[in-house]
Amino acid sequence: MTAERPAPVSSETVPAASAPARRRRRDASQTRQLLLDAARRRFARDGYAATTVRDIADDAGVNVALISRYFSSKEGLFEACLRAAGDELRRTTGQTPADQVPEAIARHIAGLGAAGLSSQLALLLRSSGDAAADEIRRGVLSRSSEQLAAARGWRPDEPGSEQTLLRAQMAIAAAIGAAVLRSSSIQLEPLSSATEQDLVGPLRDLVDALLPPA
Amino acid sequence: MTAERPAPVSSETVPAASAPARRRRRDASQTRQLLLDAARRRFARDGYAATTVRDIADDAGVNVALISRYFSSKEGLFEACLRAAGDELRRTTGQTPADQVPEAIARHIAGLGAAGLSSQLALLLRSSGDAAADEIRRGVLSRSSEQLAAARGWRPDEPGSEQTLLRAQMAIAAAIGAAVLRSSSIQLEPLSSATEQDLVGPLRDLVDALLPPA
DNA sequence: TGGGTAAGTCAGCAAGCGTTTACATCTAGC
DNA sequence: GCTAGATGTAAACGCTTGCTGACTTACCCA
Repeated sequence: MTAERPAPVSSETVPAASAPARRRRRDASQTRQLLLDAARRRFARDGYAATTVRDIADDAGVNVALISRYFSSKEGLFEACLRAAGDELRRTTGQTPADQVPEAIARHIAGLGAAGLSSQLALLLRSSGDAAADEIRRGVLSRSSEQLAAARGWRPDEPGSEQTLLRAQMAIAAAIGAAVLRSSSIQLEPLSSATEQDLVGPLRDLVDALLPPA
Repeated sequence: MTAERPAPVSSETVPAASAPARRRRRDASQTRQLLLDAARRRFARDGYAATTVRDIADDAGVNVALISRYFSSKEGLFEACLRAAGDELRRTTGQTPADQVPEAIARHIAGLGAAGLSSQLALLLRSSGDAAADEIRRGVLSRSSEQLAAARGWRPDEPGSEQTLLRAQMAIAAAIGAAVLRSSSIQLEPLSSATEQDLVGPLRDLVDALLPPA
């Protein structure tokens, strides 16, 4: 094996949003991000147990041992993915006006390409069997459902608050279920190839029925 | 060691791991059924890859090698589980009157105990990565959504048939998503501990909104 | 311009996986 | 009661897994 010296610049994907300028050939934070992106896609699509660390490392174009270095373990990488998905979810859905909730959900389900948002949703149904990861996911789901309910006028101390929260969680369940049914391993038609525009109508009816606008 | 004579009861229900059922000491069809039941629970709860054949065999109280004998492989056992779930699903939802669809879904999600129906639903989101299994599941899901749509007046050749089917699949997605969010690895509250009665109201609103009754 | 260290590489281990093989034991039919 | 085949058992096999430790390479700064 001759150690070639051609610029291993490879595909140079993920210009990201932060440092689009020249990329250092050795950049820990970028490597971390490459691993996170690859892992999120794999975990969301294939589940935790079916994904191997070698798969992830190959997708990221990075050595396997770096997963242990940066995330301690496969579990640690999974937890980092959950945290990242939670952050991003909270950021993108945080200030959704009450009347645009169905559109926001439709956008999430339809995703923005293969690397898109829908893999965040699918990730939330994947379990690693680890208690710490389960706790993170439960937190993300709880906050999301509370956020959705709040966007439709819910307040924690109102009477019947529990029922409203239950209804919000049914809506979340629908969104996540749809994301998984659309995913590559199932691809249920016509749901799988439905566009954002196709989804927004049914979703508006669904959300309005579960959480009537004020 | 009991010296009881094995009564010729071939269609004996599964002894719940403790019931001293009167069974033949060696009964292939019963062993098959024990494996199927144990496998369905494991696959539904933990997913395909996270479930080991030794887990299943231990749950069933049966030797590991018998999985290969009766189902060829772990894949074969998984496919048999999917087929069984599909059959049972079609049988129990086949003659649901149009106006009792939400109740039927609520009953499925709430399940009948831990070994209940909801594990069938959760199973439908689990993938083995095998193409044959994916095809079976896609068939079950397609038939289920068509059955649901048909119960609400859908006909395949009508105009707008595709949109109605999409809406039925959104309802299926909600049901399956809720079943998984309730499952032991996630247990999202208050959804997780909601009873059949708690679920039927939201589900009626959801189904009526997606598939308006005629 | 060197040297210290961060970043990345490589080969391999121990454990667990699905599966198979060779064998033991039970059951049914004569 | 005997025997052939059905049923169940035990012990591996070959392979993949997550992870590690010793190593090399690139980068930054004095």
